[in-house]
Amino acid sequence: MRIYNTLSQKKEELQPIEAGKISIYVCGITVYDYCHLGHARMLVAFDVVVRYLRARGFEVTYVRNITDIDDKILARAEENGEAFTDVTARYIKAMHEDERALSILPPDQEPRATGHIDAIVSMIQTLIEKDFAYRADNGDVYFSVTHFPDYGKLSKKRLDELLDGARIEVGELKRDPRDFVLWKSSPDDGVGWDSPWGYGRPGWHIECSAMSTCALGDNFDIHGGGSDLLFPHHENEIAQSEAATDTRFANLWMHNGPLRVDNEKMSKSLDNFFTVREVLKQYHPEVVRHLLVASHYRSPINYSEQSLQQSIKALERIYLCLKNLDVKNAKMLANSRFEKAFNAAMDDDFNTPEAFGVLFEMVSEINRIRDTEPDTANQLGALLVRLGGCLGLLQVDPEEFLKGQGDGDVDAAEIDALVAARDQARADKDWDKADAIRAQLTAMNIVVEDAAGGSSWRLER
RNA sequence: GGCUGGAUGGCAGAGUGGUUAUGCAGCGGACUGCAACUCCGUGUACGCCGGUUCGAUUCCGACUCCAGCCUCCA
Repeated sequence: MRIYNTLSQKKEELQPIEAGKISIYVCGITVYDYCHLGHARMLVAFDVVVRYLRARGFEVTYVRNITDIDDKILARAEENGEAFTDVTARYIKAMHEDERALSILPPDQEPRATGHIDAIVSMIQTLIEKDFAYRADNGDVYFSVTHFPDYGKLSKKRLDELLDGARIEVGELKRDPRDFVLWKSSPDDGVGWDSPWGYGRPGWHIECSAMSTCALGDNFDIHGGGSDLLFPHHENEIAQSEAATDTRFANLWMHNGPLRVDNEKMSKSLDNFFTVREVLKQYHPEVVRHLLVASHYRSPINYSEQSLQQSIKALERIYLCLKNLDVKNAKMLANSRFEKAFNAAMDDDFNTPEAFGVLFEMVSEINRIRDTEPDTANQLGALLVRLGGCLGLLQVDPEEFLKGQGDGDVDAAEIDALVAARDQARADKDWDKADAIRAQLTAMNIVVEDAAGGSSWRLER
């Protein structure tokens, strides 16, 4: 297994701290709105990492946090005139719904910032004691960036260069403009917790340092997140954790690429985002997943109707192949060259596009031999479904995929009746009638396919 | 401006110092009452300019353009 490590900027052989076990911490979502496709991209990217590592026999502990205290959450609560905990509860529930819809496996642990205030306070305390942090006059606590010599090692930034762009705060609470906040003082009537430095709430970066350490210890295998978190968030996490523990933090840093719209990053701040639930109203979840997995996890993906259409076509090809197989009763193939090729692709930094290439080669092979070697075809089909499962795909019944989601947008009984009527007309060699019925079905977005054993139909998406 | 990554056929998207994925679309053929599905055949693409090399899309250097981060952001 080779994984590209952002820290060293090269692919590295995965060497678990504990043999056969992998611990992963991924920065999750700040819950103040519905998840958009950019969030889905991150969730799916690491879902694939976890699924594949498990498929390869690793015992994975997957931790993904929830940031449930933050300025934006408080602003949203203020806006709505509700408690911030109501805001977070609502969007956490929505996030879980979106995850289930996209077949994103739940993490083993899902720590929340508000549940780790003690750990956060104690880590800040340690940092102050070790002279990596200081309390400002108003009760804020800041991290002294210049006291941590390795600062910038992840994002390849140099402290003197950071100074150029750094803004000087008007109040001048920081000793150095590059310092970042660990603890923010809050007004007495605001949201906050008591601390040695006064009433307040944690800064964003320290939350992840504290939560990851609580869940996985000072040193763990993989830390992941979106590439937009590389600086300052992950850089600051390293500074805090390594300063506090004197131990190497994460061994490997993985960053997924952005999702773009019209060549710009999809984000809340640019207001160009599509929510997961919005997109799932129009597209089957596996179509959305395919779009997200068909490109390498580090590359940007451009979102468009056209790319979704291409994902539909790709999945249709596989499901049309699977439809004609008896996969359930097939014996699982061992040592297939396809499985080896699939694993080789995935072993190389989770090269999902190349892995897909293998899946499609299997489809071609199955279609070629189905009539002459049905047993082998069925076995390959079973393998195809199993390998697809590593990507979280090919897990629905082919009929279900091809005929729609069964959410009432097509009346299956009515279509079955029309198809049967057409079959009768064909048996009577009444081609005009048969074609008229097909035209009627086409108008309903239905494609009919004649086969030896009778006609079948599918939804034209 | 600094840092990081990228530029591949009509589109999407891997990869490789010489054998040049994969999906969609296209073209020719088979199958079909006609289609659809499927199969067979078919397209020699790698931003620009130099260099290294017997040979570079792949390695090195310059250039142009694009994106991300440098401020909250998956």
